[in-house]
Amino acid sequence: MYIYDSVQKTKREFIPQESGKVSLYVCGPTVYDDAHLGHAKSALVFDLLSRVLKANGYEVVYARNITDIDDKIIKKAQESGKEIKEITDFYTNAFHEEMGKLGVIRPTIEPKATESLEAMFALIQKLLDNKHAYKTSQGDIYFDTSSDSQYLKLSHRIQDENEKKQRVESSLEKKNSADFALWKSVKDGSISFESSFGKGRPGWHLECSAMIEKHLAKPNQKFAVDIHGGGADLLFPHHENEAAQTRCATNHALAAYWMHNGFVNIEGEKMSKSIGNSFFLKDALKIYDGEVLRFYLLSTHYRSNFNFNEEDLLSSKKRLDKIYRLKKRLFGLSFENVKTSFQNALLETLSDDLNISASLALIDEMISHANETLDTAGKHKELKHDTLSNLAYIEEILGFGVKNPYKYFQFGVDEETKRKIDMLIKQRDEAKKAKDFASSDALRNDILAYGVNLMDTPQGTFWEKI
RNA sequence: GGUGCCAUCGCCAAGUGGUAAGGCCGCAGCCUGCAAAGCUGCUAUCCCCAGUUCAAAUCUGGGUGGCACCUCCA
Repeated sequence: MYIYDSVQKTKREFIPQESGKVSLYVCGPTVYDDAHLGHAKSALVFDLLSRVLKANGYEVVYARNITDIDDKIIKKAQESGKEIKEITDFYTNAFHEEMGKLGVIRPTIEPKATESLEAMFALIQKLLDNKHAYKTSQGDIYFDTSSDSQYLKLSHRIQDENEKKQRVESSLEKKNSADFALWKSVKDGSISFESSFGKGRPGWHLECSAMIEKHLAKPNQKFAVDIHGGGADLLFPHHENEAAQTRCATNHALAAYWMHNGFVNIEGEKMSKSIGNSFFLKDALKIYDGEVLRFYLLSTHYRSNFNFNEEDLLSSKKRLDKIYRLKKRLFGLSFENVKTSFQNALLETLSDDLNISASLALIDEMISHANETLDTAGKHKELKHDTLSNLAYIEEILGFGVKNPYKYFQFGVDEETKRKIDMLIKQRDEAKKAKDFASSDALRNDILAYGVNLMDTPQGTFWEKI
């Protein structure tokens, strides 16, 4: 398996620290608002990674955190008069429900910040003890970036001297402009936690380092985790700071491989909370089947920026439709699961830094070949076993084609409309039997008015929502 | 301003030194009562200029045009 390491900026062969086992940590959501398409992209990319690692025979421990301590959550609580937990539980549940619709498998562990406070305190104490952190007169604790010779090596940055001065002047208690808070002291009555450093709240960057130490790091290993992932925007400052904390507080580096997924733009514009053009996943799921979104969001290489627009989504949906049509052709047949060269080839392309485009090309070719053979030699038994095994493999490794193929094509059609369509199809069948093609074509047009396509097959007439 | 990424057919998009995958759209044909679906066939020399090389979309230099990060953000 090969992975592009965004810190070394090169594709590297993946070799885990412990043979056969992989630890993967991905920065998860801060649960103060609905998930948008960017959260979906990140979750999907690392879901795919975890599946591909498993398909390669690795035992994967995948941790994705839930940030449930954050100033924005507190602000929302104060504005709405709700309890913190009420808000974080609500958005955590919504996140899980929506990701479930995308076919994202739950990670092995989903640690919460509120459950990891002791681990954070321990890290802060270590950093204070070994002089990598300092306390201000206000009771805040900062990481001293000048104490870490490796700082900025991760994100390949150069400290701007002018900027450095300006920032330090504006915040006199910070030793260096880049110093970041490990602990924010809370003086007023707002939400805070008790610690040996007084009342306060932990800094955001600390959370991931602490959770990794608590759940994934093993003694005497060079790296706390094998792979650390997240959105491209997290490389700096978030990951830089995480890495600094971990290497200064412990005897290991944070991650052996770093993976960053590209951004999702909407109609060419950056999706941003400040611009207010976020496309929420819950809204997208009202319009499109979750699996259509999964397929579309995964259809481009994970490192590229992704421009979300309806036209591309629909053309990508047609590709997924082909998987389902083939599935429909072989629906209900039992089969022996066999290993095919297609499956080996698919795993190989996916194992090359998740080369999804090459993988989809293989799938399209497999489908064409299967359809062609079914057209000409419909009772080819071996082909059916192979094809059904291939489809099952695609389901397992990519999560495409997991639904009932008939239900898939009925997305967004209510029960009453379905009954009407079925009734019209019956009438049309009768007209067809009577060779009354004028009536049958008229009925087909009536059905088309529901946005539904008909297809006559030897097994009967089926319909698909367009 | 600093740092970095990218530029391949109408659209989406692989390929990163050996002579351009795949999908969508379009056209022609097979199949069909007609369709739909499916199948077959057809459609690019890779932003521009210069260089390295037997050989470049792929490497180097310059240019042009996009984009990202540098502030919370997946």
